[in-house]
Amino acid sequence: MKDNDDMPGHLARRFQQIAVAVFHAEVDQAGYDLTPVQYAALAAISINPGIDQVTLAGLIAYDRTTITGVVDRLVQKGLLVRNASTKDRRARELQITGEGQKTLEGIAPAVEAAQQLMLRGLTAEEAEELLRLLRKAIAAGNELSRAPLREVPEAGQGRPVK
Amino acid sequence: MKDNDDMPGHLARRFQQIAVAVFHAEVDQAGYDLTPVQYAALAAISINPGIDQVTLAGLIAYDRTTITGVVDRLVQKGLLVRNASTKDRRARELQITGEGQKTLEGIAPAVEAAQQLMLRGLTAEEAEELLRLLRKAIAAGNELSRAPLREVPEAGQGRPVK
DNA sequence: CAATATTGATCAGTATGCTGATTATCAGTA
DNA sequence: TACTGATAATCAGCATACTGATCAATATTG
Repeated sequence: MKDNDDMPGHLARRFQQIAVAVFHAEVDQAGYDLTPVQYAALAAISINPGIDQVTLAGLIAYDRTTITGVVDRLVQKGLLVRNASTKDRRARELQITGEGQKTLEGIAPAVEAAQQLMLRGLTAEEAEELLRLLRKAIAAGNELSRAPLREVPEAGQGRPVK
Repeated sequence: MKDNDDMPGHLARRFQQIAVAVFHAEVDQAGYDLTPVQYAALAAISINPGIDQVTLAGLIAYDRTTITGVVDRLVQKGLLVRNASTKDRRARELQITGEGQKTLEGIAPAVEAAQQLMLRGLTAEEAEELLRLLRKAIAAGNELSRAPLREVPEAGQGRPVK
């Protein structure tokens, strides 16, 4: 009977569990009320203003149905606006608000601290290696989940390599 | 502005996402209907018959409130029985059924295949190193989540090392 | 152009995972 | 023994995540 500690799936769940807990602890303490997922969405929209929800989902590897609720809550909090697109009436264009931008900036130190804290058991070299191995494993498994990472389809570019 | 690929929290979420997808794919294909969490609970109960829910939670690092629903569903499927303890009327003793044991054995190859598959982008050495680093990071962060790993408090033993 | 296929968003339903509260029971102590 | 604190389980409520379906709008093709 295999030990849980030899099961990558089990270790993945636990590491993520700790990562989320650390994120919440740091962010709450800094006086903000944002989840890791909400933060990632907000940051992505800030960098890609006017993005639609499907593209946003691909950019941060969310399921498309999860996005609806996440965006709902960010709009509710006044950090985003969601407007129907003029080019494609099916799509909604997402824009960050001033409040959203201010939140994103104010929360940055807490987010940074959380990223450090979840690696606190590792040396700098080990942390670097862990990230490298995670990136490599994720790249190989990207297409296996319903929410793979996708490039932003820039209008003025050729198709993405993959 | 930091890239998502440099954020351990983001990588943790994606790796876990892929791990769960791979688990479901393999298990479904083998003709079973068990989630990763249900599998872990079932396996832990098989090894520790008569365990109560709090101890089970500590053993596999679940939140205690999550256990209730997970056990509910396993009982519903006929893989577990949950009886009031005679020694402590607050506690419920969990036992695996014959059906549960059969499921656990039948599902083993699929679970094994899933664990391999989620590491398919890595060499054997890299996979080993990834697991080592995850274990180390998790050990350091164990107490930071609401659902830390706990030793089984064996009646006839001294206190666990940690 | 009309029929077909695809796509963006949403919804219903299920299963984690958490916070915080409640209830029943147990353990220790004044 | 009565009181106090701790503990096992559950519940309500919220936020991911996913499956599969639906609806409106766009794209493709015969």
